[in-house]
Amino acid sequence: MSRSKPTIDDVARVAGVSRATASRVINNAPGASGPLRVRVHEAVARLGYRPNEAARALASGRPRVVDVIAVSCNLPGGWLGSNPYYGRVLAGMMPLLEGIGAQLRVHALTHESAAESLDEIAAGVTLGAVLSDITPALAARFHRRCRRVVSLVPTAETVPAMVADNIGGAYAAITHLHRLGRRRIAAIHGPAASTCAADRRIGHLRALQRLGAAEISAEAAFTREGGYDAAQRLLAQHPDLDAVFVACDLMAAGAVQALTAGGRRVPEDVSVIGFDDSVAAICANPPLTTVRLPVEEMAAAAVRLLLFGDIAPGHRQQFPAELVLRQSTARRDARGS
Amino acid sequence: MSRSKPTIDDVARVAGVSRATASRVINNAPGASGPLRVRVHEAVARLGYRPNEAARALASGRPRVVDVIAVSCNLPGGWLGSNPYYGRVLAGMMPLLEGIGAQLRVHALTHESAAESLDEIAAGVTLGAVLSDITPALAARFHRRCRRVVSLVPTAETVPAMVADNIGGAYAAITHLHRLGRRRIAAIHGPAASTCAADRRIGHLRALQRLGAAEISAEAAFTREGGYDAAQRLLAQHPDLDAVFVACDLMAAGAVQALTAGGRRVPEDVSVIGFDDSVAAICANPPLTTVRLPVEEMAAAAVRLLLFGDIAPGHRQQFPAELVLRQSTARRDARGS
DNA sequence: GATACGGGCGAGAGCGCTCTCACGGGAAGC
DNA sequence: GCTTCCCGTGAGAGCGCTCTCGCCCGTATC
Repeated sequence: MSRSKPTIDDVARVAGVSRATASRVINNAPGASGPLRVRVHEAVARLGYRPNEAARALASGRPRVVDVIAVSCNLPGGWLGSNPYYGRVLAGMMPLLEGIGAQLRVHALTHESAAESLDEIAAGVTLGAVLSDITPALAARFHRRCRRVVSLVPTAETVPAMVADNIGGAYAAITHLHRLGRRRIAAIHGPAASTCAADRRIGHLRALQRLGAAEISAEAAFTREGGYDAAQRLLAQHPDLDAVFVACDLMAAGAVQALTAGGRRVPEDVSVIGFDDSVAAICANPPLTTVRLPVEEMAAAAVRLLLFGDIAPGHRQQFPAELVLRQSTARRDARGS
Repeated sequence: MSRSKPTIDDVARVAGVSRATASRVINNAPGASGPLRVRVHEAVARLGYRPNEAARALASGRPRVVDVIAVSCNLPGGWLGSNPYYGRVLAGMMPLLEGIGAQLRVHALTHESAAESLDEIAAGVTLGAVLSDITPALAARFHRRCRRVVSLVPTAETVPAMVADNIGGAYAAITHLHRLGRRRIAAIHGPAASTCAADRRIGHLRALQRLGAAEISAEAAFTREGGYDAAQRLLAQHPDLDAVFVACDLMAAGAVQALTAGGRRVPEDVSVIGFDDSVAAICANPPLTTVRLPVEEMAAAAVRLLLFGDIAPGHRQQFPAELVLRQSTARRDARGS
């Protein structure tokens, strides 16, 4: 009647088998069978035994932890608190991990400490890491030290990645605005250092080229304030703009506020399309039409690859972007009064 | 020139000391001194040695992981992805943990699996757990199995907690609306099962009583849709309402949309105050006046208690709520046009 | 009936680290 | 000069688990 937690030896003793057999049963490994399995399971239940993860990790060399790493590109204030995108990443991974009893470790790094912390994580025991917002150089460095890694953003070529079709999403957004009859389409892009932002810009430019339209754009940080200020600037320079494509919902929400403050009605006077389909999109008023990336699925796919897959350098899997229509691009004739 | 990771034995050999001394130096423990410290540090640097966390945890029985647990009360879709509040919790904890090399494990549980998963976590090795959205019964159960736990919501009395002044915050919000001249103040509350929601309602009722005003309120889930629908209902029943206090920004954003759709101008016709000061508050249009809880500080305090403190059952620390003024309650006379 | 084979099971050796304890030598006390 | 003490150091015993290896016994093969 010891007070301390039962160990596998206790289980083995109670079940009347060897520790090895107990281990086999507990891990569902072959080589133990029939009545013994039952006895071990009974003992586990009776003692309330729970395997010690640290011991498992140490003995097997195979940990059950997945790391999620984000290096704030332009949000020194800490990305987690300010961008709802990351919540979707975690939410997407959770069910899979829960399912196999693996755990999720979160790392939010700033640029200053990133390199060192990344080395630390790479050197540690991990099932693998999912990189979220990170520069190609850092991603490549991490990949060199730890092969079990998947990026959720387009990054250095060698690093395996689940990439969303940012280019196609932006292209579809611009095309949609054009189809609505908009001819003075402005864009607010994210910081050029972000690979996502860069891809969204490419899609934007391609669409413009195809449509034979001129570029009107501004660059801003991925924050509401960034979007607000950029929209104000655009409005000052191009008072006749009738649509804004914004590379992130958070910025788009700010842009809508700036447009409203500038006396424009959304969507009657100006159509707005955001990007990400985050909580910011549904909280904006009016709710934002946005480009939805299957973030949860991408995160889940990353975990699946990490856990069960064969991670080849340069592995890439693309996910489609989808335009989610909400009021910020509602047709003028579809609005009452 | 082994290919595998250096161990502490390698460090000891290179430094010409015993493993024990190497361990002492690496852990900054007393009992090793002078030149030996230098030699060990040199060896560590030369080999690129990183301690194996699993082995450390096993040998010392003292893990370096803090668990964050949230049980979605009314958001079966997974809270993480949909409520920006949690991002702030994680962001608040991160710097402290990074500082001492501890890690953050995230658990998002659903009600069905909560009990079992909680037992699992309680039985595992952890520096302690921070409970976020959880019912008192589950919190108490967890606390019984694992003393190192701090809740971020008011919960069972025995469970140590960092609690925000939800009552005072709601009271201040209602009082502020009244001071603005609003006399038909409605409220949208969260689900009664949530202790936070309950406290906010208490503050609301207290203020009403003090002001001699009648209660107009509705209950909804902590989602945008919940807020939207509740606002619509309130508007139908009380077309003359001139203010709405909403127990969560996400709901408040929905409420603003419903008010706008119902032909009301915010803040000219109806003042709106949200709760939490989350990203939803700044993304709403107009941006929401809201009750800010020092979530980051609370989370940090919880971690500090877990790491360094003396956790007595029933320990409680209260944090003030602060009204953040934004446009959704701007004075009518302060608006142009 | 003797030999070969195979699958179930147990013994035991680590995984990399922490921590206790015993030892040795130098400083302090008489 | 001897004892006492203490501090710095090293040896070694685990922490709880996984996994390899070899034993044993039951079945198949001739």
